Amino acid sequence: MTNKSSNDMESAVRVRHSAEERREEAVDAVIELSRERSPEGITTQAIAERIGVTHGALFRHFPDKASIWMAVFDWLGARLGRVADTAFAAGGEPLLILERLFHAQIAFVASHPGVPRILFHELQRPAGSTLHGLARGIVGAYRERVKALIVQAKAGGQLPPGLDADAAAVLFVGTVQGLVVQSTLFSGELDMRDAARRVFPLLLDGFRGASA
Amino acid sequence: MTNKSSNDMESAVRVRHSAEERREEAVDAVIELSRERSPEGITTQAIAERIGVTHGALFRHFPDKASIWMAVFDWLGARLGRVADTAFAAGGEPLLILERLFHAQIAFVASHPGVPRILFHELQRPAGSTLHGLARGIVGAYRERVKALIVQAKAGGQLPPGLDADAAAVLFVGTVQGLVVQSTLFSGELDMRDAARRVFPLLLDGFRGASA
DNA sequence: AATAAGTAAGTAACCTGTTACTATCTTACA
DNA sequence: TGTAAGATAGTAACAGGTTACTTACTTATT
Repeated sequence: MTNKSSNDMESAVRVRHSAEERREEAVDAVIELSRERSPEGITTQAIAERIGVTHGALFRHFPDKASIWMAVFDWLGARLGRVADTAFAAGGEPLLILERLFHAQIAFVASHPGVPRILFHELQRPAGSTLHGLARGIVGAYRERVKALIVQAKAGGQLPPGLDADAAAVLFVGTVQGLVVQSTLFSGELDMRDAARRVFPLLLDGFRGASA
Repeated sequence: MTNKSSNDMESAVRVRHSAEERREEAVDAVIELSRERSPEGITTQAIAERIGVTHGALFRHFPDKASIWMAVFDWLGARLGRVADTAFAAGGEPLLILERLFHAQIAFVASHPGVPRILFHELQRPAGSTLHGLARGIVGAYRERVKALIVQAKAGGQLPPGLDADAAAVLFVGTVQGLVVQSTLFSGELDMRDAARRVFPLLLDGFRGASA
């Protein structure tokens, strides 16, 4: 947001930032650019422009483009982890935490529209690749935490003992992802939070079981 | 799989196919290639190679690359529509149709792993683009059909009258998409059908409502 | 003075689309 | 039926553009 005017006045004020700073700026730039264009289409040129630097300079801070993406994924994993941590930290009954987690996750991707696009993009990489593994790790860890909550709720009697905890965790995570897909398709950010509020009770009822 | 040796023996047997045939072959090639690599990364060169033709020949049958993708989406919309049609045609109670639709959809994408990748890829295109609109239309139409079934089930007394039909439709469609995302991430095709079987009952219980 | 950050101008690879030419099929007609 | 003509499918090579990455040189900071 601070650049864009770097073409006026040439390099009148050649701002110098530390390597560390530039690396963070680059990650932010990628997240922002993902909001507008397809992640695969983000060029090193565009990243450099956005942070107000020639694109040669970018390669002083990253050995290659792949490692820029690695940095983006590190950021992403850390942020998503923190979102979950906060939801857990507030405490309360397992089902309450689950609900908080659900909405927190939705709110996070709603306020960072680039994030789901990056994850979807990752789904297209060959299954073996490093970044695919990273994405897998992030979602997998999330699913495990959800499953733990469900098991806990079963133990506490808030969910029926016959509930398939694995299936429930898959459904929970899948619901978040499904909402993201639909909101991306129908591109209404506010819509997503609203849809989440209406969908969650149904999800919970499914866990509680009607016919069991 | 049948190409790759086209450099031995030169053009020993120059096979000629009709334009119509080549166009279909190209679409098939794109679907197949999407299984392995990112759809955005599929080059006209690769498509041509796969159908055993120089890439100049490809442009005899399509004016440009975009229209290849248009053809792919036509194919996709038609096939997905047919899957839904069959599920409806078999008849029965609304909830039964819903279940059949769910599993049919899952089975289809499980047997065409390239399809979800193409749709995910589409999610990354700028929201206004033609192809984004096509994807939107496909998913939107599907959701409407699901909603109609739910309304019908409410009328027939198989679902509670207080059920939020819109939210339920979103959840239903979202569940399919969530399963696809997870199976792509954890790349087990068989896994997806199994997960679908375990998840569906939970979904249905959610519709029936536990607390209402 | 030394080091870290930045620039400008490459380069090699690759990608879409074009063009000038060639081979094959179809069909009209002698 | 045989063949010339026209249409159709295919090829090879290239043009123009973009992309990731490099290199030789410049400027700021400590």
